[in-house]
Amino acid sequence: MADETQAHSTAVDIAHILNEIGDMLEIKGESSFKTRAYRRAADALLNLPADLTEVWRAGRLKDIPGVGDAIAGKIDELMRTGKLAFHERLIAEVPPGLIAMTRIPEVGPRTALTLYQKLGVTGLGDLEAAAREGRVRTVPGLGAKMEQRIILGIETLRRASDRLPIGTVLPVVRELLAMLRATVPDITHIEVAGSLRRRQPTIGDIDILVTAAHPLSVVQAFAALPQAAEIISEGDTKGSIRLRNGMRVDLMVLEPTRYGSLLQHFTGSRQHNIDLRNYALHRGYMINEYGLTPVDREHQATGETILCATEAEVYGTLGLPLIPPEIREASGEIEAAIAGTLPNLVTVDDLRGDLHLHSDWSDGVKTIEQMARAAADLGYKYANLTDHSASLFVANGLTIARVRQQTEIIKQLNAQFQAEGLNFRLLHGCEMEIKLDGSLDYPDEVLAELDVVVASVHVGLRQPREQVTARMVGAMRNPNVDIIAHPSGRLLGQREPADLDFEQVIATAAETGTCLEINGSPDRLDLDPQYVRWGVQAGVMFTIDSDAHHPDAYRLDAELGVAMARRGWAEPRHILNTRPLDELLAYIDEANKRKIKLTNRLSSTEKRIKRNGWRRSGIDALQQGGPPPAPTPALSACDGH
DNA sequence: GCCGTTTTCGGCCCGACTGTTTTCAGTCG
Repeated sequence: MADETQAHSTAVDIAHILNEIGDMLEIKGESSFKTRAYRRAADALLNLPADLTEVWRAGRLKDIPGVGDAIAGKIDELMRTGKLAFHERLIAEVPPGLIAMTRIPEVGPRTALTLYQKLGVTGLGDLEAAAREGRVRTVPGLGAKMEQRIILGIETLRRASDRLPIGTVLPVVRELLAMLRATVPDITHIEVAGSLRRRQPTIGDIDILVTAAHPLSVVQAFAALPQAAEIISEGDTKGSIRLRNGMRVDLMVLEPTRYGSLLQHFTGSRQHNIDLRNYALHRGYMINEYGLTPVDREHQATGETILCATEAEVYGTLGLPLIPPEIREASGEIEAAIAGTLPNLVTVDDLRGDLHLHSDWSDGVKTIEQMARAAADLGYKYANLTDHSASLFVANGLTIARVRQQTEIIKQLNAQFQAEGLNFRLLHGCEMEIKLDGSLDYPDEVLAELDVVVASVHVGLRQPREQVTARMVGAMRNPNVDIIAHPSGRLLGQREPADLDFEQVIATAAETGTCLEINGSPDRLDLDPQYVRWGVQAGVMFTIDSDAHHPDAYRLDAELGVAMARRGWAEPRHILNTRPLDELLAYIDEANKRKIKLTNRLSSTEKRIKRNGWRRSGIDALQQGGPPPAPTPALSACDGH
């Protein structure tokens, strides 16, 4: 008999299905409001600031904005059975290849349906053949030009890389901005907008906004950039190019007096803008990219358009504080702005140190001293050396003897720093491998000698959910483990995250005080912001670390790590390494004591089980030895919000 | 399909661009 509370789908799976339903209904010609409702619900699931399984179990699906009776019923069916009859019926009606066809630029749902009905094409391959044979132009409403665009579009689709990690895109864009600024002296503002400004982990295309006295010269300089592999369009105030890596860059040049409205408009997200405009209408304003216009109930203009030179003026005119770009995802930020409860998001300047970095003792490329001095040069007050542990042979993991050698070197270095009057301390930690069976590389007495122990999983990432989760939770309960590094193990665009039960990981972090790392390494960005937000609400303490293997990585990694934390609504109080060193060490000490207490409680439960002749393995006993404790606020720092 | 400081029914964000047209539907951001 199946457990009725067992979830058979994740929020991501369900969002995908709801989006597909939206696509298929649109192709079928359903009302755009209905299709939008499905997509809106999908967005809401992806940005849900809580665990969907918990919301579902609590019977509160309809509390999710955009989820009403019908969609709640469908989510419930997916959670219970992993399938949805409505979805399967739609697939039978609308060939899935039609959805792929709508990915071609200029081909939307209506065109896809027309092509299916008139030519019988059911996918990209069919369509390309039809276009090359000149059959597309025979369809009423489509012409030779459209036929050509379809051929080009399919070619582009094949060539274009998928979304790229933000860490790859950001340096490229900064170079573009610098070149434009250098080439066109009269540029007054230049900034990226879109998903890049919101700091999404991966980026699809790039929007650049410029104000300048002579827009044409900016567009011309833009089209002439050496990075442009193709010029898509070039107008008086707008231009689009494609870079060699396939990425599209759109440029818009505007008057300085309207800069705030344009920046707001092109930063999005789409759903945030929709919600903001809705709110604006209730306040008697119509918003577009040019400004705010007072309107009556029928949306007829009743006054002059208000020009906004800054985004703060856009939000301010509506009586709202400025909402930081990173949280403009239609996940409660407008409500929080209205209520005056927007978070005071963490910034790069709040970081006082870095708790995860490598030297040439394992797989880094610089000496311990070089890594330490570079951290001090950035203004950090402390850094934690975390070379890999013994079992990670590929990274030249340290034997216990080498760990002890490091201890001596670090002692000498700190003495030297003190003698120089440098206000900086190098901590001695390690990146402890959580092995396949959940055990750790070094015995407890060695771990106890280290200042801050970071534990992580590099092997067995493909283990079944229960197994990989149990390894991680087991490590978190070890009093000597202080931080779980890059928890999911994902590599953006290269490796899928481990199938962790984050509900359990986050609850354990909140219960034990073990920190979860927000790893700013560009190919990781792990923890993903959605889990940061859950953690923030559950009272988890986080760290933001670089995982630097070279001093050059510190700055960008810290920036990206902070960006992910901000997307997760994290404030300085949620981030351990915003604290002075003595407070940081005190927190770790307190968490360790708490874990010893917890362990004692659990082992007494285990004894009771033994007494009753009912034996279980260690990890099982930890997980099942008693009712799961309610998540408690993590120590002194997290008062919840 | 969702939702309520305008509503339990009748609304639902806004504008630019473009190709194929004689006034606009479809697509995109």
